[in-house]
Amino acid sequence: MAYKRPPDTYDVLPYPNVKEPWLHTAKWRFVEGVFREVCGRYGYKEIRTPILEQTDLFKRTAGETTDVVSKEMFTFEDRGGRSMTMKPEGTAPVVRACIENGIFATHPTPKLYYIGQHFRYERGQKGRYRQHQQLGVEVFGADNPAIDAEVILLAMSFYREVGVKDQVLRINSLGIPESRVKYREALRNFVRPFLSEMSEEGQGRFEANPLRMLDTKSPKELELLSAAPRLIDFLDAESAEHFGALQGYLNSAGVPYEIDHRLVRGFDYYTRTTFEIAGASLGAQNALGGGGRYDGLVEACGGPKIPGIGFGLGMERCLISLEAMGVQLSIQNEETVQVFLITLGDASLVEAPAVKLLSQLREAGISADKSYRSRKFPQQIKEADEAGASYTLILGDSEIERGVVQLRNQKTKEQTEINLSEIVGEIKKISILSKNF
RNA sequence: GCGAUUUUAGCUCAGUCGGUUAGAGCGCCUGUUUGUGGAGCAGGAGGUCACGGGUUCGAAUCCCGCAAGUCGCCCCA
Repeated sequence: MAYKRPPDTYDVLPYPNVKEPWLHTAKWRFVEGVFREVCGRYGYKEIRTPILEQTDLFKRTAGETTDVVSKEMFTFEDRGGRSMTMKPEGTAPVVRACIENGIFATHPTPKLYYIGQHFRYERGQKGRYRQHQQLGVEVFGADNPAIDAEVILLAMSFYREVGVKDQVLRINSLGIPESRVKYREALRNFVRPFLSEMSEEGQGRFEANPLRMLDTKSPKELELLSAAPRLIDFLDAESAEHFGALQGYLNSAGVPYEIDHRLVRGFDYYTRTTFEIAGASLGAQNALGGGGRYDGLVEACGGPKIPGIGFGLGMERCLISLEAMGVQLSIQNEETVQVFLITLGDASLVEAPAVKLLSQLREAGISADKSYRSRKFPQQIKEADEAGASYTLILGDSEIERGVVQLRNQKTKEQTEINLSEIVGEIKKISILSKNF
């Protein structure tokens, strides 16, 4: 085998895959379709940004000390000597695009969604790849906690409609930068007496990014941190009110959630609300999606002082989770053909009319196909079934002589003879009348 | 970056204690006397046993190395 795909990437094929059934194009289209539909219903519009950005955009927004920026970016120098990075996350590019296109001047509260490929240079494992399809939304210009609730409700709607049953919503509030400075100091003071008992990783975070110490999975560190001060006790009055209002909205909408005091997310730009949605059956990587508020991000990118909130979810984890739960997706198989043309007899006589008929059907909006392997009748019938055809058209020497074609219902095997000049109209009629055509 | 584990036909996998020419199912191809279900029957193609060394009379099998896949650590989606 000469070439292999890059490490920790995957191919999505239009054919069933025994080992990895989620790598099937039809399933991807289904999930994307649900996401688009839900976003549209919530009033969100699609934005597409380049796959590359200036490296600095991510360094400045996500934070130099974050894992993503410090060790997981696909960064290279282009031919003009500029440092470029394949986007590791979706929010900063959207912010950049909105500022650059003057969106905020004409749209007070843009509500946007995107579907795109994101890249992180990590070692793969279940549900984690170097190239990953992320679906996300961003809202700008609203600090009303009702919009926090809307974004969360949109995410929950999506998961419910796509078929994920057991999603768990966890929320937290990080407050504003000023209150976080106080909290950071309190957390340091709490940890300092037993700093030497923390892992190397934890000790590193003590200096660089104390909040991330909370993110540990080590049972020992969880024990040590169990009595640590909590973020919500340090919130400024407004943030506390904001967080309380959000909870009220979630309650009245009937959305169950839990407050997770150690939910701090991976990027430095988050303020106030953060949330994560987790699912079962994903192995170690059980976060289906997450997001939060980023009130200072637009300004930090050189735009106006405008608040924002968003979330992103992973296509791979969504599909793997659905598969693990045994959910049957209502997939429209776009490869299914409506009419299959069977040709018989002398090819020099039959092929030309067949090519013409096939083209006429397709021009008329009927999906149609034929065998290109000059096979015998039974084999062509089989091929028609494999193509999923509801009807076959039979065109042989004797039909050509009489200017007709046989229309055969594949289910009932009923067969009627129809004039070649009328067949396209006839099939068009059937396709309109018949639901399961 | 680290650890565990796997690698034999297009796919899913057997392969015993190291012993003849490397096996199955599915898929693919051909035929089944040539225009109506071929999902039946008969046959066929397809392998550098990931790759490189070593031990041995003899290696898919044992040893060393290396590559890729998978899962996990860290972190995230």
